Amino acid sequence: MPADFALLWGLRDAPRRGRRPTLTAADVTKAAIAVADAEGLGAVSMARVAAELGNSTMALYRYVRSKDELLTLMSDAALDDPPELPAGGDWRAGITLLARGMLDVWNRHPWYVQLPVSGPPAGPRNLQWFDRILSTLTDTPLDEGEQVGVVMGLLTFVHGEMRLRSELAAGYRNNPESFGRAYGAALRHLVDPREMPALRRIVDAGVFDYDTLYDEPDLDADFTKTLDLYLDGVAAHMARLAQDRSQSTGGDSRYPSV
Amino acid sequence: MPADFALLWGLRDAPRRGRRPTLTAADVTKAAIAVADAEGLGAVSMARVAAELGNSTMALYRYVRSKDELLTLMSDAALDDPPELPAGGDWRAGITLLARGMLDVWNRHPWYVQLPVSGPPAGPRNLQWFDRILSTLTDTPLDEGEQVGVVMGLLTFVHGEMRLRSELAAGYRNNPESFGRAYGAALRHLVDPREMPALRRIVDAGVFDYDTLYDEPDLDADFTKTLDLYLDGVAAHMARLAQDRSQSTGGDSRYPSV
DNA sequence: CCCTCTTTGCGTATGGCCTACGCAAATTAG
DNA sequence: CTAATTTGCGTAGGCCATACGCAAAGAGGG
Repeated sequence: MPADFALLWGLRDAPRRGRRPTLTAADVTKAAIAVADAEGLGAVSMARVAAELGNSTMALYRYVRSKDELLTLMSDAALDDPPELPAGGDWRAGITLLARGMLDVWNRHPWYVQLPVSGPPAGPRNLQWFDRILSTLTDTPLDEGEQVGVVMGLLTFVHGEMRLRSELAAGYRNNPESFGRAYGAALRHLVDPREMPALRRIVDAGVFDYDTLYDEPDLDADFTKTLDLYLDGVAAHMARLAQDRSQSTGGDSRYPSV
Repeated sequence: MPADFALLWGLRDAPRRGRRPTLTAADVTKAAIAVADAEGLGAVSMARVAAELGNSTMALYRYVRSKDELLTLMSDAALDDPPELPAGGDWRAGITLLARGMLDVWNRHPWYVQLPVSGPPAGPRNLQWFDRILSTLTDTPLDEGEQVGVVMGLLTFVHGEMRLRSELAAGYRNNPESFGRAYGAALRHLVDPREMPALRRIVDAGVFDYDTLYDEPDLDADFTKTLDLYLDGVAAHMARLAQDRSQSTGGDSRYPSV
């Protein structure tokens, strides 16, 4: 049993003798999440969390072996239950719903995606999400390995999107001008049409001429579009598989290999 | 002109009087990159970089206003020229080539994707890559805004993939057992078929029964597959646009809105 | 040649961070 | 009541970024 599982499933044996603990690992985790929600992951230090709990810094190390372990606990405790899938919905509606659910998690805990991913999912909440997403693909032509592949691709994309947004939001907060009209103006100055003709064409078409390039609704719309492109690809792949099977010319996928 | 541009394009005015500088911002950046390549981004401290250059820590602050600024400089200096596109190739081959080129950058500088993205691309190298990727889409039915959207989607995905891999590699280094057979075994113990049936089915199908789940060639293959799914989606979108245009029933895209 | 002004090099110091260690206080088993 | 065990936590060490101030080095004007 890998260490992560024991930690995240609370399988560490409780002591029977000695002074009673005044806290639990869950208390520490909850306090750390409260700090992260209020002031960002950067504000989560052992000292800050201890102050939140009215304890001394070093007391926390009785419940958590290291700060890394605390972060691991946060990565499971911050998740809510995944949304329920309506009965009879198709796979695509289900995945879209779950992807939006991940965005909701991010909205509540923007620091979530700054946590390093140290391995395959191990905590109960993470596995529950994993299961829920996989369940949308059960009745599709994808085999088990492909289902995992599609889910991993989805997670990579959504994760990447949320991280990018977190970082852009931070960049916007401490330097809004680099998202404003000055951006397009600078490009017009610096981009030589001979060296970067494609970019120059984009600039001249006015794609960057907005008061701000950091606009939440726009980002949401872009997210939906990109997700749809990916899901279109998945749908096309399923269609190929179904066709192969009905023609039954024998086994091999026609999935393009490169 | 936003501050980032002045910094990254070397547009700060050189002093005419006074003691001669013994270094340049480029020297500092290069040394920092050498440290990051050899020992990871975590080893890049002002003191460590200064030692690399045979200078004192505080001397660096004459060339770089803060560590953040140094990281920004690194984010442009670490890039090579993007690969040349063969003449006459189609958009898809071009994008695939460039995506692999990004993976090559990551192989040389795995820390690259740990740098925070503080805003839209500003440095000359970053803009050159941006231009090169955009150039693959010039002769497609996508309008300028859509071209940028597709490129951003691609960058998000590739970035997300590389980050995930960096973190998994780190996790693998300091805890390989959580990627081994113990993982599947733990899931068999902990995953209740009633609560997580889809995941249980995957586990029972043996999807996790390998000596290690962290396998570089496998990850490469998965990357290619997921990229292809996304590009399939883009191709389908282009096909819809082309059809709309040839039928000329008037303007509006049939791109599904949710 | 010298004086002044500018710029660099860098020692010192402050305030953060994680955490190893050791001891006192609390609690339980026998 | 005693011994064993476990918690609470003070102290301290070793990292980190960086503000500040002063000495050294070089350039321009006289």
